Amino acid sequence: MGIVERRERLKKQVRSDIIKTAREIAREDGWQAVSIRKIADVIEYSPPILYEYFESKDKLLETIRAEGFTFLREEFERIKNLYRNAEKQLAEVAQSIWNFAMSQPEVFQVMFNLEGAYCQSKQVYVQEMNILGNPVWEMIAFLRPKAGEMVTKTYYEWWCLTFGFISITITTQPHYALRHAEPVYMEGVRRFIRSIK
Amino acid sequence: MGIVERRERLKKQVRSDIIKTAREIAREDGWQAVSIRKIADVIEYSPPILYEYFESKDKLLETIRAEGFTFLREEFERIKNLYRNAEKQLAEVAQSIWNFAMSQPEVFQVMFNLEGAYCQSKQVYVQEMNILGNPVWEMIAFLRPKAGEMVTKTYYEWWCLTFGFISITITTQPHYALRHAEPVYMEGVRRFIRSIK
DNA sequence: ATGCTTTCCAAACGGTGTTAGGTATTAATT
DNA sequence: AATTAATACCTAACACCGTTTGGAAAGCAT
Repeated sequence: MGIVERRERLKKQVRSDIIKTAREIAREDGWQAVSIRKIADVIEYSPPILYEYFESKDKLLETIRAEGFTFLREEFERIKNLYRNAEKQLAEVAQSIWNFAMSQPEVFQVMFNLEGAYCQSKQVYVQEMNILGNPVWEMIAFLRPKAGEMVTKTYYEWWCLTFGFISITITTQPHYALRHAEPVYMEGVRRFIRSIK
Repeated sequence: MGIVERRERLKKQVRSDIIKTAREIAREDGWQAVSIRKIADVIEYSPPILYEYFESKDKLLETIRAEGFTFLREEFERIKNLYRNAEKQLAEVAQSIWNFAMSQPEVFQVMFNLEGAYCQSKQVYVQEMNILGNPVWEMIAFLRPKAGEMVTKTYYEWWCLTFGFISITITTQPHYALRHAEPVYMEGVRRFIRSIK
């Protein structure tokens, strides 16, 4: 039955088109400008069709948010396998978060509800704070072999330092100041790594 | 002419009622739930009246944001005059930011465009990054008497660390975890202070 | 009493997320 | 081949949103 498969493929295509279009509009004009009708216009369907792919606008944003965290998680795994030194690993992780936030700011915004992006579901955070099989948690544990609870605390500090620094930078700094902020960010991260070693 | 004065007073009263109502709704149901019509309902005026007090919804949020920064600035000045030790001063500043964010979360949200709050104007940030007569900048300069540019860099790190940590905490952590996060925040701040001393 | 200013609001414009209901088109069954 | 079932899709509507227009009352000065 090639017909059913073709339809499956088309469904997947439309779904990813919706996500792509939402991100494009957000990137261009901010998340405030993203509306179901505008997305529908671009993908050349009527607005109700979108609800066959996403239960609500909130669920669409949740999907984009989850994709962002998945992308980062894969980056962290890659880095963990690439370097032996935990200090080097963490510095690379910090750098990869920065690069991600600068190259896909609209995703970073929806990941942390910044700049008008708003997704209610906090489920992804719980998942991401989980320490089981968490590459960054393991890097910190390796760097400073202490009690697990201590590591978890340091991991939370790391989480807030990296994502927080970038969040505030994106929100408060003008576009041209961003490249200026990068070395300050990396320096702060390195100081943090040294101070917990 | 007491009539004119009375009218002035009434104007001021209505204006502050608008702000108060906006904050109440935001506190109760989030900034997404704040609408001109709802505010108008509460203050018992029609929606267009609001535009005699604020040019737009954005300007209303800008006012609330500015009030938040002003409140904090005054706290910082108070602390600067209260303690001699720069390290102690900074710890107190960090604590006062935390207390502020927890007691007036809706203001903190609009200050950094968190959780659906959205105010376009970034003017307040420029003003707040200005180092002239900036109490926190001076504390850092006193703690580590280096070149001014170095201090400014450290000040920016401080800015991102404190506000960033709290932003991410507010956004990602459930309500009950907040008091758990406070000591982690304060510890991180103290570590930062030690590491730059 | 007249004109002028201030105060205020109903109604509308073009947008939003979302849903109900219905129409074609396609597929399956008799 | 005709009929039924299912799928695909859209128009229109609902209840909101920020904002503007135009005009009606009310208070004041002449």
